[in-house]
Amino acid sequence: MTIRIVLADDERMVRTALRAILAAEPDLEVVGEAATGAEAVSVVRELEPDVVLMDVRMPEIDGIRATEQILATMAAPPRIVVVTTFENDAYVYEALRAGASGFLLKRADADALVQAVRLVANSDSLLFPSAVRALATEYGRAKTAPPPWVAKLTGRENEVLRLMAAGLTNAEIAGRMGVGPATVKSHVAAVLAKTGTRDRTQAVIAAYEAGFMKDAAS
Amino acid sequence: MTIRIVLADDERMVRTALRAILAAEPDLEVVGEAATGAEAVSVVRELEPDVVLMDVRMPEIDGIRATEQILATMAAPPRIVVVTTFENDAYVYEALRAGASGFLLKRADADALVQAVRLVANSDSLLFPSAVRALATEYGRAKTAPPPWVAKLTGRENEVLRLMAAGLTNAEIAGRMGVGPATVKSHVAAVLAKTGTRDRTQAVIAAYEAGFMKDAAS
DNA sequence: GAGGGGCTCCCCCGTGCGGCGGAGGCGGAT
DNA sequence: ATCCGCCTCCGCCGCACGGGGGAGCCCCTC
Repeated sequence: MTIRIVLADDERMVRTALRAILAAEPDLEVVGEAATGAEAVSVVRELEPDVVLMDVRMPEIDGIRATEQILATMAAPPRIVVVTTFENDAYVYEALRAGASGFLLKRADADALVQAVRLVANSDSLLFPSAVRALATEYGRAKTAPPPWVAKLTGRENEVLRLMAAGLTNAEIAGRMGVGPATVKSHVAAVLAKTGTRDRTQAVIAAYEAGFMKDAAS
Repeated sequence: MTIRIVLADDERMVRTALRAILAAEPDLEVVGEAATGAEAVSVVRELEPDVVLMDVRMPEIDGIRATEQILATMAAPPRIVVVTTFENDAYVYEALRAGASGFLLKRADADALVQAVRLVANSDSLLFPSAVRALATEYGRAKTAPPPWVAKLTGRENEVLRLMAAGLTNAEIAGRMGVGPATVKSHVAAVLAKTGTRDRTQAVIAAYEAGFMKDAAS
């Protein structure tokens, strides 16, 4: 019984390359292709393949959304393998959380590719069990629920909050930003209002809980 | 060229079962076994296999330590696949962080097992790239570097810090703990001293950075 | 029995902080 | 031309906070 595969990637060259590699294997068959996320969803729904090789970065609907939709709407969804160029692509975590069975890099060699496809095709409790999903979920917990107030902060307020969360006093922040202490106080007041907190400590907590500090790492 | 494998598991039955499965494949060869972590290290060092199937839970030295030692001391270390019974085993994260190339469940079927072995044997940039390692590292960051001061906090100080990090004022903390405000001030002062911070905000930051807030979740 | 650490509480003092209200300049949107 | 949002700053006020002391209590260890 051959493994039926659908390729979803916005670049034709990538699809062609993948198809060429997979065609060389007698037990693998590429039954369809898609160039956008939306197309991927409909194609997969129609063809019901065993495995989908899904690019994360695609126009209209990205690979994560497409993955979600496929898994949510199909009775017997295929295994979805996310394809990416950069191994630290943040989207990869999102994709795993969305339910992807695995991911692989575009620079992977042909041999590894076909083995990966075979592997995910007939194993659901193997290399990517829910443990990895839990890992990804844990990792991006903050990102999943980016509190509404984050977007409402102005540039200056954003800076101020970051410095607050670095443990600086208003005076220090003023010095660091090259403005007067009174200005900082204004910004702080605005931050407190927008975050719905009453003092700088609570604001800092909110910042951490919101994953606001994830970028600058520690 | 055959793939040379070493099995490390404290249960003989598991080793036998794995050996039986792998022996059926012409391209796979089990060249050695080990029943403890220490034994695994020496056996692997001597035989220089391509792949090691390593149980996480073993007497003396566990699979994580063994993995670390193997990767740290060998010039051309083998790929190490961690074997576990429970997919949410916390040790799995540790193992990935230690440098394991992947993990698989004991209830995995034979087919998946051999494919997994083949996969890790000849691919280093595929299913378990550094991204997963980064994920695991990120996940257990707090566990890896539990700042020295955490242990030095007394019971009360611990409680106080948690409440501080929940955004409470000294008065509120006093009420919550059923003591006087002056007492709370004392504890706060102690916390600031032990954490090396100058105000409650910095203390809260330290608490978050230390993963002090991981338990109560958000 | 003497010491030490943890928990409890007290005083005083200075100040960083946050609330309140106001003001001027500057840019984009209508 | 007008408005509105953002950034900049001012004064005044009250309080929570943190520093520096000290004190009594309990329990455990030495």
